[in-house]
Amino acid sequence: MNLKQLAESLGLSQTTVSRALNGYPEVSEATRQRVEEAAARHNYRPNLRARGLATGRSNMIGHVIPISTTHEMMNPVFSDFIAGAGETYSNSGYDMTLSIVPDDVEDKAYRSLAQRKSVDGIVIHCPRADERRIELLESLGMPFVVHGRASAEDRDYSWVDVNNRRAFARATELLLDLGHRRIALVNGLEDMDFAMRRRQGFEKALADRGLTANPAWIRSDEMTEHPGYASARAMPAMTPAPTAFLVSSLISAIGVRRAIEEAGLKMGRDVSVITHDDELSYLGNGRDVPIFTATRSSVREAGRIAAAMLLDLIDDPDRTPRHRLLEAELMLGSSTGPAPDES
Amino acid sequence: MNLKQLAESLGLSQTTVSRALNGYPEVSEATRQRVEEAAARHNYRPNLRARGLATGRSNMIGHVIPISTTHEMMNPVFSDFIAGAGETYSNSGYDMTLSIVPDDVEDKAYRSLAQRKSVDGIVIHCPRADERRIELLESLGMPFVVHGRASAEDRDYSWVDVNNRRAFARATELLLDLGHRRIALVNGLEDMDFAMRRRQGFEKALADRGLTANPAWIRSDEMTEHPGYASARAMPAMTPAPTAFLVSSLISAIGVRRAIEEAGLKMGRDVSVITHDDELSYLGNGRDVPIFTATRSSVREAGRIAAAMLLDLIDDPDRTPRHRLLEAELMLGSSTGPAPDES
DNA sequence: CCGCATTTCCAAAGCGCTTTGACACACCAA
DNA sequence: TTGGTGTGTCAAAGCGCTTTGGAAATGCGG
Repeated sequence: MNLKQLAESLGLSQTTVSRALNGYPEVSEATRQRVEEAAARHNYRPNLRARGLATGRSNMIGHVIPISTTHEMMNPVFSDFIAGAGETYSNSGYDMTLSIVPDDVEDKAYRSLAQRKSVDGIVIHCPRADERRIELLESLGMPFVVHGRASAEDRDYSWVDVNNRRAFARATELLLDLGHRRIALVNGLEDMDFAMRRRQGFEKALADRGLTANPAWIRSDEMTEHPGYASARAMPAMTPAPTAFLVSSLISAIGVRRAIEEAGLKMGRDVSVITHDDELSYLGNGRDVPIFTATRSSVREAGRIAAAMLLDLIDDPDRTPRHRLLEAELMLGSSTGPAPDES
Repeated sequence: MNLKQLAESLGLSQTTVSRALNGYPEVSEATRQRVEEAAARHNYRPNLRARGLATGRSNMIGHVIPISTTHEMMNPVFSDFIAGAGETYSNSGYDMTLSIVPDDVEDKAYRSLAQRKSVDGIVIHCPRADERRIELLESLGMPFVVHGRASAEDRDYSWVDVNNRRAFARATELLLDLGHRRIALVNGLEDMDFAMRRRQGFEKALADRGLTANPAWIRSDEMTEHPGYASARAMPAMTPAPTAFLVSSLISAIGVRRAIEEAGLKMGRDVSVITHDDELSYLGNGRDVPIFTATRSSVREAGRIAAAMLLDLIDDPDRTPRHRLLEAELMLGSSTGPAPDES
């Protein structure tokens, strides 16, 4: 059943039916009722492509998920982010299209999305320290929001981000307050902007107490279980060995814990661990008492916020950039304790 | 730049340009060259909506991800599945649209996808034991592939699935061969079809040796860390206590391991664990030697296969259903060993 | 009953593409 | 010359919707 048939069956013109359904005022309440009732009865739904062609808008938002060509890694954070974003979209009548692309041909994906007019806006995931996509989308005139920030970018753009620097600084301070002086950082890959910021927060907090980070205790790798394990396993053997670990993701932290336990040590007593926790829905950090002391920030909520921001931006003819900095909570769990005696 | 302008700039008709670009034979090689060169120069890309309207096809595949209304759980498997599927789509010029919907209004999402003609095909995720979506899509005339199977469904439909029954039967047999007689099952929610099948495999293997499962040792819950932990923590206290665990996901298994270690036991020596491993890209099961002995099957590969199957189905006017049963490998890791002496 | 504003509806023109049916032209056999 | 066969191109008709620019119908004060 299409609009034409529906109109005919009602003895009305397509115009009137279209207006009735879209809530325009030029149609009497009586006919609107009649039309709506008939539409429901015939289960009529407008063809989205036709509407899109006529209006010039697609009611679609594009998400481009880069897949690392070297590691074929799918960002685990992403599924919760889009769960949040998807929620917002469907509440506003938008749909989401996903492009999974190897990160060496990402540009093409954005270009194509913009030039074929398939989406009204785009969310940029995982900005890197040297980010080129912002400039690209700007030049294509496509509204966009970045999940995260790009330090190397000078122009103003819309973003939603966690205060990674502050979060990691606070976590570091907590460890220092507990007496730890030898703190290891198990970071994500530092070409990612957020990883850079986390390291900066870490180093800043140390510097504020007149300490400097020991390069041997800093690792930067994919944020998965194994690298976490491998980083932590290497360190107890060092002299001096770190007494605490600051870890970039819950998944890595699980690897760190495995290494600690394999070494016959007890987490929270012999070695302290603080991790960042994105509150992924499938990977809770314990139930009542957190397993890991953690800097916590819901990535799903970030998805909701980013989506709302983007829709806002699309409606705004001026496209004034918006920003939203989320603060991570510092949750005390059972993975931290006072630094062991040196004696 | 649209087709009309491109045609004008070349002094050709839209017809000819369109044909040249779409590889129709009715256009001379000379003009084709000329057109292609001009298209590249002007960076022309056809408007997808217009093309879709004209052809009646969208070149889009829909994925509907149900979110449990009670748990707000995002299926962790899903991100790797669509990474695989997305790969296949982009190789074939298709795009993917994602609908994240609460599972109590899923129907509406499918209806809307079909009636608004926004997609050419749909992938059904997480079939439940009592699955109604298959009938729905069939009635809507929408090509679809199911990732998994629905036991309660009589009609023939296309699916890609892992042989869950066989996988769990084999895992159970391995434990039996190692001398274990008291085996616990930490299963997913059993309204999911795959969880039911896993349990059946488990019970069948026991029955084949004249054993029956102890209901107290069977748990069925969300496949996340905490339920795994909680299930395993309760059991060592039982008399008799299970000596081995069969676990439905790597994430749950991590919880199981935590409980085992907290109890001061050693996995692989005091307690054996076998888990299913979907080979999620962000959660490897160790590197050289697997941490957990596991039934392994790549969900990403399943995504690739399902996508290819669906595209095939869309092209096939008869729509003869296809099936693909993947066998899981049984990988020996360090989480299994002979049953401890009873003496 | 007229004139004018308001309400209610409609015909038709697009949106940017594909595809049908026809036409012009060249070439060759009869 | 005629007719037949390809070959290369085009004009125009859609696809299903929105939206513009009226036009008809209605209401109302004078």
